[in-house]
Amino acid sequence: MPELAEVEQSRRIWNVGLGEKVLEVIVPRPQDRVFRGVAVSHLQHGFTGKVFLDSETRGKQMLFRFGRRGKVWLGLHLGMAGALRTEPGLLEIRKHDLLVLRQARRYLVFSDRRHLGRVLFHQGETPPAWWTRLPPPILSDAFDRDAVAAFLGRRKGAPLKAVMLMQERFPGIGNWMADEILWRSHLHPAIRGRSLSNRQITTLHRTTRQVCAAAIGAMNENWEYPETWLFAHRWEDGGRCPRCHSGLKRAIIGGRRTCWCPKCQPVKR
DNA sequence: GTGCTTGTTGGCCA
DNA sequence: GTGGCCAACAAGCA
Repeated sequence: MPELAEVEQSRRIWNVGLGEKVLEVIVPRPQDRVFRGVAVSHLQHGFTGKVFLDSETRGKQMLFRFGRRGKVWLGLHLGMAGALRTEPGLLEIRKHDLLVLRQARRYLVFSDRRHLGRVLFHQGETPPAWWTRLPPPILSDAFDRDAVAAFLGRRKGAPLKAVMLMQERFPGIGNWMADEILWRSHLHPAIRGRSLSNRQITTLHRTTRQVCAAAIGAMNENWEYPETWLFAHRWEDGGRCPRCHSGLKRAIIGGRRTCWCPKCQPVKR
């Protein structure tokens, strides 16, 4: 589930614990692959006794800052099925709970049903390199039309669907957002980057920003989107295009399940 | 049992 | 070296 908007929503779930100290770090499965490359003992020592200061997201990455003067950093990636939650009172550890920060009045829990997520840790005055080296966010000035055009030029042989999923240029875009953007841009997901006109590149750039900007506010409490979005119809059998009511098509494109409207997104335009 | 899955990575090949 | 493709990772679900 976690793409840009869901990651942002997830990050905020832990906000209830802001300004409060971590009393204990619980790692039920220290050998789990989400900790690959991280010494779990450092994690435990690092956060115990530190105050939860703030957090932010970039694309699908989350960064949480702890310590009086911001010295300890926790990075989380939700992978395919990661989730954050808080639990008041006594915590009953569930099967896929991987990292638990205990505070006086609640537990902050990271769980991951499929264990494809990632936990990162850093101690130091400044944010870690794995954070500062992330590509420029889609809603930043650095994500301009020229950057998109250059990237499409380089990835000229790959289907648009695959290009949209490349985090190095489209950080935060996942499977459903890629389909949503291509649908709104009237671009078939299997088109190769090389065959886009200048006007189509402009449209793709603009639409990418629009969908990212709208996604966070448009999501309801069940993590769903309005009926006018392709999102609301893409998984249902017999789903229809919310714009022209044609039957939607689904196939594997760029190695991923893809949904598009054959009428709004013809192969040739 | 089979065949999927909202993500990422590394190996293979052209 | 670069880019495209795909299996693997792990677990749940239909």
